[in-house]
Amino acid sequence: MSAREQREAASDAGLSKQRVVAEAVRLADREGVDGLSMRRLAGALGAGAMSLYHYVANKEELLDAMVDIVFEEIDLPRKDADWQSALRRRAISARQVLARHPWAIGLMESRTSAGPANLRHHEAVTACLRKAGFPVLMATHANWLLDSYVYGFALQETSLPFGTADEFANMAEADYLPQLPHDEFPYLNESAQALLAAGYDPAEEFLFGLDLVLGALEPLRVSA
Amino acid sequence: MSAREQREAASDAGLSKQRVVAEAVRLADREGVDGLSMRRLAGALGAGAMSLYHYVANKEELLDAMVDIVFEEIDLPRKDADWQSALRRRAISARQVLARHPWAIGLMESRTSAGPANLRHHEAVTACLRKAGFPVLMATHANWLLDSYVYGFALQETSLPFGTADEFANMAEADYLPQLPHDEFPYLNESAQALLAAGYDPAEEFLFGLDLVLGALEPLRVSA
DNA sequence: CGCCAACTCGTACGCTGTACTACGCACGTA
DNA sequence: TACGTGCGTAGTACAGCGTACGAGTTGGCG
Repeated sequence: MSAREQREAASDAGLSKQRVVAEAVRLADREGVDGLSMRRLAGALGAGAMSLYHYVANKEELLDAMVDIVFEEIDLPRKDADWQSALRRRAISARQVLARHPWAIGLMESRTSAGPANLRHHEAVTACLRKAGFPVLMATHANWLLDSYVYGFALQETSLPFGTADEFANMAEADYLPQLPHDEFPYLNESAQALLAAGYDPAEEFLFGLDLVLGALEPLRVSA
Repeated sequence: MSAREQREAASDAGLSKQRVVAEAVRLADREGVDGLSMRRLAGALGAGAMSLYHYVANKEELLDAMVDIVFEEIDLPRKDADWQSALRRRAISARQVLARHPWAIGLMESRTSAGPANLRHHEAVTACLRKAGFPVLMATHANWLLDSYVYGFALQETSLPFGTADEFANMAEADYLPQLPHDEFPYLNESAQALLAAGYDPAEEFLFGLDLVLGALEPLRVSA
């Protein structure tokens, strides 16, 4: 079999860093980040394990590239909207994307260098804040605050054993509540009951904090 | 060598789940979570690798226990203070602890069940909020918001390549600024310059968002 | 034609988590 | 005192990991 034929057989056309990273993301979505090994990834691409190393220097670089691809999926803030709508939209998009790729949030911890997509986002958000009238240092504060909230929320969300209100209802009654003795955890019981009655939706929960934060930032603008 | 003598030689006295997990935390702090293997941990304890499996069912359980030990280090909210001071104090403590054990934040992502220390914290914080006059569902919202901010901030902090203002100054001039072309990232350049001039301290940065969030929650209490 | 750069991959090494097994000591009982 | 019994310990083994090394094949260029 010729190298060209092998390349053709590689699932589609030929390998490339893009294809390698994209398939790695798909694999991590499907099997979790622990299920992502160079051999399995190569298998999914119809290639030998060592072939991957012509497109990524090592697994670390692969993980970096995966994280950056995820950042590319997040909507940039729109330039025509007012700052609150623009950043609100972006934050919602970020939460959705991070919920789609739960492994990404855990991967960020170990990576120290921001990828290009990450930089572009920071630039765009900072621009949005500055144009809205936030002083330089205040814009930095706002950036930290907003990103902290988004990432932290996504982190908590991935460590929930359920994703929707219905799943929560089933799980709460079956597993969660019984392991919380009323006398030791009265308040947790109270809120679990209340959540059960009210229905629980992560997306709504996210909006509460997001809007509260955006509203609290509003008066810190300097122009108008 | 007798089993008892072996136990004595195991660094100190005898193995126990506590000692195993504590040493694992120390090892992870020193070498990072990737440097933590059952063999290395056993070596640090003066034991054979397989001996550890009498105290933890598998590595997953070890990691769970490590995360919970970290939560134990975080100060519980004081019951005698007003709600803002109590939760402010707790949040500050949490950030410090998570900065001390950077691997913990990345570990939380994959763990679905909250450990006992985690539950105790949730209970105490919820109690604090309810006693301060937040309605049940509002207390849940506040809980999510505060935890999201703390975890998200810690997550961002661990992925910074520096820890103090001085390190930031050195690093910014040497590595960060040169790779940000002025024409592509004008706003990032602006804020990097401003941060450089103003000095940068993660602890202060954390307080800004924390106080903003606490202040925004204040009017949502129902009694007074 | 010869040559080279790009690309692919088989093999091998040292590491990982852990299943299985066997061994030795302390202890309750006779 | 003698003897099971059971618990704590660890040696060995296995499948799988990331990846260094080097050999193989190819298409394109002088």
